[in-house]
Amino acid sequence: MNNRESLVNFILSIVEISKDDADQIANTFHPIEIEVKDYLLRENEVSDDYFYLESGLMRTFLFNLKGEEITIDFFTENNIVFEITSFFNRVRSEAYIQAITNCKGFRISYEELNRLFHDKPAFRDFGRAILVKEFMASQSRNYGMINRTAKERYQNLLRTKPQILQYAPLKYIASYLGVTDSTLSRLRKKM
Amino acid sequence: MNNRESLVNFILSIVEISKDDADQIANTFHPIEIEVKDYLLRENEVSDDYFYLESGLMRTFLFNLKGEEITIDFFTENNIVFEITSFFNRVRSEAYIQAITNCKGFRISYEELNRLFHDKPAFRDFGRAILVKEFMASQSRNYGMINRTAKERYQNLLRTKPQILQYAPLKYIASYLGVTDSTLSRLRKKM
DNA sequence: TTTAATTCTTGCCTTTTGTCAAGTAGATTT
DNA sequence: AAATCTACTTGACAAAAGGCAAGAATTAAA
Repeated sequence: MNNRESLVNFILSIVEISKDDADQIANTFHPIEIEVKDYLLRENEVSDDYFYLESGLMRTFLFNLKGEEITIDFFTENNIVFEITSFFNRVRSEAYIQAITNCKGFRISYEELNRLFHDKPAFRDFGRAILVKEFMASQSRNYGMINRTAKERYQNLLRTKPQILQYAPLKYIASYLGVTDSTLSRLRKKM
Repeated sequence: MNNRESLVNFILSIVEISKDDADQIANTFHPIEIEVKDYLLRENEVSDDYFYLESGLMRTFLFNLKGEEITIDFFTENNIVFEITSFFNRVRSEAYIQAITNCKGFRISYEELNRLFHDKPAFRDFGRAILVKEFMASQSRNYGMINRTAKERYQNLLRTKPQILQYAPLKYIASYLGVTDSTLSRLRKKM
């Protein structure tokens, strides 16, 4: 069963607000489950999910110019999952969001999120903090792509998201790290 | 002279609000100028500038583990310049923000920004839109690092920010693209 | 259980990029 | 004008990664 308390605790870990406020915010969310390989979002859809992932693993991916599937990001439990561009700008998504394992959590729609922004000042801070948090993650990923070798990037992933290596097939990980399957396979052997 | 009208127009281009609101928001900003090679932010400082760059070029950079200077991002005119982590989380910056040419524009502090958030709902949308915009840029940069060769990344920069290639020395550009000076020099020759 | 499909590994060779070092060309300083 | 920096280029070689194809290994389907 979905457990709303984990969402409350997540909110409290992000912003300093009262338990009461956090409860009210959490109560606006709706429980959902996503089965392995199912999608939270598909290409060309306008995302309408701001999703707290309580448990499970997900990824975003898209197809590059050569038609190859590129994994853009992995999500682990206790994080907000959403496609920022499509969700906030109300435009068609270029990316997919897919469950790597069975997932459960809580979602709200764009409209509900904005209502919450309006009604609960505490949620504004939360929303901003999430944006900032994800932005930082994206920046640090950029930095890693420039300053670390493929091997170091792999080791970093191993350190920060070991669950991913357990459940995601090599090709997801390889494209995420920006190398070919062969290269990743060889890197693994050397370790 | 700094021209506040360009800031007003910038705001109006980001969110759909009244000219009046945009004027009021713009009037909260303070004009500043930064001379070539001067800094808007230095390592270990807590950023307190949310800066609209009216004209000029800037860059952020930091030092990697080997002590090499790595350019993280370039900013061109008519954009908001800020170090998101330090500014929003009130923590010491790891990065520098430096003027590549003489720059002018308008800034507000963290406190002023929050007051504006509180007083002007229209500014909340603006703030969020800027975050989303920068986030998108960061993501698309990530994508480029994975899916494009150094040569393609160079050509992309040439297309999107030609001013940079005019004023930034090769080493800034090379580290931004994630290649060595030699490699970039060779790439240029082949084009 | 056999077949088929997918995932992963590995060899061979090519391309890309890096490292180091030397050298040229400008710009700046003295 | 000479000396000093800094930016940029280039050569020779090394390392990293890619492309392609064949073959295990694993999983799913018939």
